[in-house]
Amino acid sequence: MVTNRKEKEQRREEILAAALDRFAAKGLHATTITEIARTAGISQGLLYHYFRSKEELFTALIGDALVKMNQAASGLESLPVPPDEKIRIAIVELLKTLHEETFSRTVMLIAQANLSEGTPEEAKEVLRRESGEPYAVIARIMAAGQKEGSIFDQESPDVLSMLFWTTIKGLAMQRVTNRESFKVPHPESLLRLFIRR
Amino acid sequence: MVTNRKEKEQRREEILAAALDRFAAKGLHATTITEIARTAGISQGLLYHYFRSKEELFTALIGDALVKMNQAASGLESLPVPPDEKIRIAIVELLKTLHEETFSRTVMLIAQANLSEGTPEEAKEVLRRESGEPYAVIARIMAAGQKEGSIFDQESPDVLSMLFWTTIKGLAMQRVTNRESFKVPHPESLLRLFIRR
DNA sequence: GTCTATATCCAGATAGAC
DNA sequence: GTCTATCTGGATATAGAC
Repeated sequence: MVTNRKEKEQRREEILAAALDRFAAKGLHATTITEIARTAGISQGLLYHYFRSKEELFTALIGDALVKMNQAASGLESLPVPPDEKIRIAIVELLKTLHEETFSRTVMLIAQANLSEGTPEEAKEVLRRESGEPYAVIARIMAAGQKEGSIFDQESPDVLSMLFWTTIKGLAMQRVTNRESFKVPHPESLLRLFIRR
Repeated sequence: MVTNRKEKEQRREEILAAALDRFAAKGLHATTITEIARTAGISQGLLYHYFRSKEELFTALIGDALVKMNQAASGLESLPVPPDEKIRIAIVELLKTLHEETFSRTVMLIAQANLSEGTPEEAKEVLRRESGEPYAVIARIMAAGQKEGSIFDQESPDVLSMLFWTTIKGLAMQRVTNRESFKVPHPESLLRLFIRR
């Protein structure tokens, strides 16, 4: 039973975790409220005590995910190291987190949400507002690296940033859909895309 | 009105194209039969004259897509050029087809179907049977290239093949979700991942 | 706060007229 | 072959007991 405020908050988190699990596996529309409730170990009716609708649940998850991504991105940008080293660190860290179930699921969730049609309007709104930053951060780092000569310069910073993120996204999807057989590449292999040699 | 056999076949194709359009944009479950019918310009009831169910439609699309992919893959393998050149050609061609709406949609469709939960069982069956080949083809080419020294050899052929396809998949998704702003990278940029230098 | 039972709605699928 | 009208099932959301 959940009575005080802290426990209520915790139950909310449990529901969110269950929802992330199911949404990442099946997508928004294929996932039923009943299934989320079952995963969270509660009755279907109770879920409505914590969230008004399935869409609100989805939107909350998207919001959380983007906040975390933006924090990570701005943390990266403020590191006191040269641009190419920032990219190296970013790749190392992202490949590490690929092992964590939660991270891969979050990437999937955002990827799905970006298939804008069929995504709740409020979720799209959040995406529009917040999702540009990680791209912009990497693009700025790439630009700085090109200026000082450490980053590959036959491609614009924008395109490099897009390549960076699409590669990570592709790997995360692979990770989610092929849990058993998935092998993480070495950071150095991916770095070859961006570092000038 | 559709009377003879050829016209019937054509109408089937129209419905398949409409379904691919909608499934790629919204996914299997978020897409309604009504919507597909409207996109194809026919009534909802008529669709059942051509396909038994939404799932059959989906499975047919997956089947078509995999057949085409496998044809392309085996065509690539039999080209009379060295391995690194095969990879080059594959990248050039794939980046070209990225411009075609249909190709990107097809990639999306397969990516979605791979989120196995929520995918119809027959579609999963087809995927299991047929989807390994493109990976295997690229892995074999990578292995041959490593043997003769033209391909990057600090990563196994399997991982290189996975990197190859996840990169393409990531770009296709980007293409579908950001039609307006999407810029295709130069083939040489991607080649850097695989070619030994 | 939590559950069970139920109302409501909507999409998939069918039937039948033309 | 094609359409409109209808049946049916399942999922969201609500109501009400505990």
